[in-house]
Amino acid sequence: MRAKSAGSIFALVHAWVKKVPRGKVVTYGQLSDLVGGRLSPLAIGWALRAKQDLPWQRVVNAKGGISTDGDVPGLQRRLLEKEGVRFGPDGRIDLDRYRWHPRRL
DNA sequence: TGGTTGACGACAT
DNA sequence: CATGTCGCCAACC
Repeated sequence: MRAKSAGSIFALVHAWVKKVPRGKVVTYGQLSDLVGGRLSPLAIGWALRAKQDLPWQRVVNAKGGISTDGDVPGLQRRLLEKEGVRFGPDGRIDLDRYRWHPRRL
C-alpha cells in the first residue's frame, strides 16, 4: 500500500468528511491539513469528486461559499440550509460560526 | 510521456 | 475589496 499513493489518502479524506457533524462545515484547506498536508486543496476536490456516500455538501471553500454545482445546481446549498446552516446575501456562510473544529488523532 | 485542467489557498499588488 | 501569480496533487487527453 504505497503510503504516498492517493488511495489511502482518499480514504482518509472520506473518513474525515464523514465525521463532520450535521450543521457544521469544513473547508478544503482544513481537510488538506487534516490529512497531513499531503494533499493540496485541489486534490481534496478530486477525492470528493467520487462523493459516493459522503456528506460532501459540508465541504466548502475558504470563503464559505460553494464552488461546485455538482450535478444539480443549488443542491449543496439546499442541503446545508436543511441542516440549519444560514447563507448570507452573498451566498456565503459565516465560517466563524459554522466551521467544524476537528479533533486530531 | 508530457502538458493541461480542476469542487482551492495564500500572498502580493 | 478585486485581480494576478504561485503552489499543490491527482486525473485526463
